[in-house]
Amino acid sequence: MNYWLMKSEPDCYSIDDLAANSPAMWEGCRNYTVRNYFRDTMQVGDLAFFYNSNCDIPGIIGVMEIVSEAYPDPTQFDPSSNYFDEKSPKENPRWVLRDVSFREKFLRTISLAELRTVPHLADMHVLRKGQRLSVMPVTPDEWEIINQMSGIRA
DNA sequence: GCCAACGTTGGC
DNA sequence: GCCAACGTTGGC
Repeated sequence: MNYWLMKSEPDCYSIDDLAANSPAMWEGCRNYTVRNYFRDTMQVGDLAFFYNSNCDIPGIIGVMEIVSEAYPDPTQFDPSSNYFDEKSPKENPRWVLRDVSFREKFLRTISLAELRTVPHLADMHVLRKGQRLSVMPVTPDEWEIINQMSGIRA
């Protein structure tokens, strides 16, 4: 099984939205590396951190589970969607997604700034300069450390 | 709002 | 296949 970190802008889609309506489609990823993770690497039962990006306190806010295989993202065919991709062939869809289910919301955000203070997390993808992927792998060690941090209540 | 980083596009 | 231009991400 694998661990992941998946970003969302909470103003657009928050972990409370997921908790209120779960499982849900993790739609709108339009990056080939992410597409390949969804299609090839993820497995049903994998766990993922829910990461808040582009907000007051960027960081990890909870946990969700991957609960479906990859299948075509319907928004790529919807002209009214922000994620519409007119170049995606219907017979060979360019973009796929996974269904995710809410698992846990942390009592506080484990902020990016806090993650940077942990020596054992120095190699985390999300901490690398210039990284912009919205879905990225997390190692089992990193997963364990962050879960322990989430249990240290502020 | 700025801007560094980097993925994507498209002309050649 | 190269690479310049462009667009997007996302922290700050």
